[in-house]
Amino acid sequence: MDSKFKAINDPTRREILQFLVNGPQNAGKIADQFEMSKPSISHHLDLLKQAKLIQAEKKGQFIEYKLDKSGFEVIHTWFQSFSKYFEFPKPKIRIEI
Amino acid sequence: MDSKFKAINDPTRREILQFLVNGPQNAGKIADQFEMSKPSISHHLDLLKQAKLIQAEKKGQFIEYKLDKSGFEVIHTWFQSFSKYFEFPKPKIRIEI
DNA sequence: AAATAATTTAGACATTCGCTTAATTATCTA
DNA sequence: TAGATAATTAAGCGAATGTCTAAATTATTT
Repeated sequence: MDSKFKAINDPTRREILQFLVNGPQNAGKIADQFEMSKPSISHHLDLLKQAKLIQAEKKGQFIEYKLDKSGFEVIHTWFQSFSKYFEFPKPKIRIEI
Repeated sequence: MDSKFKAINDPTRREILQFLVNGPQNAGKIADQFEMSKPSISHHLDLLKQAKLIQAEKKGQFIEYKLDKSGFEVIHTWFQSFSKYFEFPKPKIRIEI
């Protein structure tokens, strides 16, 4: 629980998550997105992985990272606990018959 | 943006938010919930206020705090940006005719 | 006007965080 | 098998965070 909130606290880690919305990427490609040393990115990836917000899969000499639904669901559940206090804007839906 | 994620990173601050789901409370009552000095709680309240997750209203010699929808909406919007990647469990609804 | 109560501000200290460079592990290829 | 590439682990450093006690501020009561 703590690890997830800690993980999304950092702006670089949030950018990594956003980047992975477009699909899985290996560590090098992720690091290329940032003007920061690779070890730093590697560390950020590790924290995101511990928080179960991303998953790692080794593919040869590369390591591919992708978003992990399980971690996001925990955050979502926490967030939902405030819905009794106020409703959040819902996407518009239309039902036609 | 950063201030909101920072605010919800701390477990004490998350507990304060949960406590306020039951309705507005003054600083003293909030502090009573925790085995922590009042100045520390005051500081946590200040960070939550800066993040617009709570609002403060002075009532005589008391200060009443309540949840602030505006800050939560920003987090909600950020969270929504991941829904293109995976859907989160929705509350069950039934439409009858 | 002085005393009391609610809360914040200020200052100090230990811990955690994010970053860097250097060293290490694992894999691929000539 | 030697050399190159991908990525992590290790060590170290300044900045930020969370906590405390003590002092200051603001409002109420007597």
